[in-house]
Amino acid sequence: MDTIKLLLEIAEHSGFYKKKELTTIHLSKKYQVSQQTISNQLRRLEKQELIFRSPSYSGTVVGLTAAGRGLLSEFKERIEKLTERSDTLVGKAFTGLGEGRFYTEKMPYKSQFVKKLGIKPYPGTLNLKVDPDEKMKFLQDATPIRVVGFKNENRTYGAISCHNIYITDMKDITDMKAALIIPERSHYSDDTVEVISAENLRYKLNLKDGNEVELKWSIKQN
Amino acid sequence: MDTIKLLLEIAEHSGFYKKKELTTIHLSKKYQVSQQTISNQLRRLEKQELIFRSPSYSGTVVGLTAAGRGLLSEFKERIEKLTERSDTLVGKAFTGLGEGRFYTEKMPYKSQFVKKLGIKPYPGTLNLKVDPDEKMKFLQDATPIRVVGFKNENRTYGAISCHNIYITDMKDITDMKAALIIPERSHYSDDTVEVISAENLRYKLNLKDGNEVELKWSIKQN
DNA sequence: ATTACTACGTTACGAGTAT
DNA sequence: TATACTCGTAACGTAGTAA
Repeated sequence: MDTIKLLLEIAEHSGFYKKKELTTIHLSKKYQVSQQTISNQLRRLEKQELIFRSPSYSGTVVGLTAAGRGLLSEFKERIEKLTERSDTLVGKAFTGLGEGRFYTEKMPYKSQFVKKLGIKPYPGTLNLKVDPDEKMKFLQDATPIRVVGFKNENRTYGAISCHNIYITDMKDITDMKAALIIPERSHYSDDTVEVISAENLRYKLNLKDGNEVELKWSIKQN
Repeated sequence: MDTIKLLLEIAEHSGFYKKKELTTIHLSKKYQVSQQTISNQLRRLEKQELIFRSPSYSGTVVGLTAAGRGLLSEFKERIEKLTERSDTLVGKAFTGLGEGRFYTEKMPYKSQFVKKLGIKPYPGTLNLKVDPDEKMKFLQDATPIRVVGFKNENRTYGAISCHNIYITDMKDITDMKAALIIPERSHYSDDTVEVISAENLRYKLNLKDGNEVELKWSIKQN
């Protein structure tokens, strides 16, 4: 049986710092195992000094020990480290295949960029290589601004998820309003993002292929 | 085998959002189990759709699924809820046995209160009943300012753990600098705290027994 | 090198039941 | 009521070894 899961169950019942009476039957129902299993497991956890137990007239009083609290805290911290949201994302400029111009010039897209993002896009997108893990952390919980697709006589054009951001050179000298654009049916992989802005980012930030830039949610956010 | 623990191990190896090659032998050594066990467990986790696997030329590429990430996140949040630190603590005034005057009047204590806490204590302490769990959350990670004990011809006087705080009535009108004092060999239980201040708190906050007050770390902290 | 099969020993589980 | 025995069965872990 899963030590952490059971320990957490007990902590939620008894409180992290408190002790409280419980019955093996009650816990067994919540856990979908037999009463005997809970009884055995409680004694196992006690032996491991993760909890303390003492019999009471109608059950057992149970609470976490410092070691038990420590184990839960350790897990929390390890998971936190994995999932923490980043406020910045570093990307390395590279030259794409030129489809960027496509998004920024097609009228139905362009007008939505203006209306929804407040950006009248300079033709073309800035392509950035990023760490996929960092990209996920950066975008975690962010709600995209959705630019809807359309079709003309020849083909259909997919929707685009967008995010208002700021982009800076690594020296933090120039701070420019921009937007992350993520075509929902992307031709790029997880290690790539595209950025649009009202101005020529390559020129304004003085970028050559391989130079790094930093994306931020705002100049001072959260 | 502990599902959460193994899943976390994999997440730390592969990254929360990434996939990465691993060998069952490598993980078995880290985990102190046999290679076969890891092999079986990986297949179990795959069956439960917590991870995905695909064979590679020198091992297996493994990553978490959305469900796997969700399970870890769920645990993190449940533990967070249990352990989150409180910035405020509500207490209910009650009349103690008068030993408070003892701490605030004994010269060796008094002089340390002035020097270490910046408080020339008004005689007596304000006794507050608090939720033991909330008390723990409030004091969690706080570093006490230690007022050392002493002895005279008759007896020894124990050390006191102190914390600089602010105390307010619940209407948040009056905000007063104060200190929590926790005798290290306390005669009070976990559901009690004592507060000292330069002024008469009962008078300044207009307190009668049973009235509630709020303790805070500072007027605007953390 | 790997992963994963079989075989076997050990541990964990649950029903019945003693306390 | 409760916890915790016994004991039959199921699941798990490991060594050897195949693929």
